[in-house]
Amino acid sequence: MKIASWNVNSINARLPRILEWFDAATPDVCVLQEIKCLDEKFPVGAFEDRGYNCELHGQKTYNGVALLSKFPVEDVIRGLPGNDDDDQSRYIEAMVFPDDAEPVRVGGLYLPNGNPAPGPKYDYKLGWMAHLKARAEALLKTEEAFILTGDYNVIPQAEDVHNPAAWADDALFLPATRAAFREIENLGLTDALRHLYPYDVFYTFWDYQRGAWQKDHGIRIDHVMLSPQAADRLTSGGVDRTTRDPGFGSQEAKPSDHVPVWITLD
DNA sequence: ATGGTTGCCCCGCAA
Repeated sequence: MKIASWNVNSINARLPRILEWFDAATPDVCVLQEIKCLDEKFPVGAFEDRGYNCELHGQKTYNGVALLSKFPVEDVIRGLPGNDDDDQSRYIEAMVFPDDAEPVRVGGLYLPNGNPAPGPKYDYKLGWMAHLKARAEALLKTEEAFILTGDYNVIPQAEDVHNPAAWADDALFLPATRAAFREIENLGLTDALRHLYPYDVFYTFWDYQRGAWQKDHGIRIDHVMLSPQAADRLTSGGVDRTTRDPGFGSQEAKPSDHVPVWITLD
């Protein structure tokens, strides 16, 4: 089964391009971030036509996440457990039941950006990461296969950014941010794409400004984190960077600043 | 050192 994540930066502004990618990549499960709309404004029909069950946790203007699955889903959770006073829609989770494999729990997340740091936005980011860590700890105790994937807004290492010095004071790359990410990883989760490509340089986001895409000045911030039981089943993965190219797919819409990441499990 | 882009939606904010 194929599981993907994509920060689309507005589902409605980019729908033609997004659908072309779904038709080409045919993920069984895909979590989306920054849909930037309320649930009732999400183009559910376009995805139901393609066989997806749509679970939404939308928000007007900002944030908003979705979990789309060709397989039945149960036990849908909207919002990070234990973070009940969070008014930003950044987390959705469900148990997925493939017809040809064991169930897997999928959490889709849009971790706060945190800039400017220091400040209240950065405090919110670190607090959110603490809640994510607690969720990972709780799920690990089940000893079940799960994945936590999405836009982490964390550059794990210097290898994951074209110019580390330029990002030294950014909330995505500060030592405290990377330490909080390591705390989660070191619970026993596998960074699937870094695991598959230990020595490669590859990015998932390029700023719209300063010709970042043309110069490949990117950062790796979209991650697929696997529980041990999910890591046992990992068979492949990748980054679909072609979707960032202006020449990809429909010219009716501009590309997102992020590209999809995906893995397959047996 | 500055400025450069995009989406939402009403104009500045978030990224």
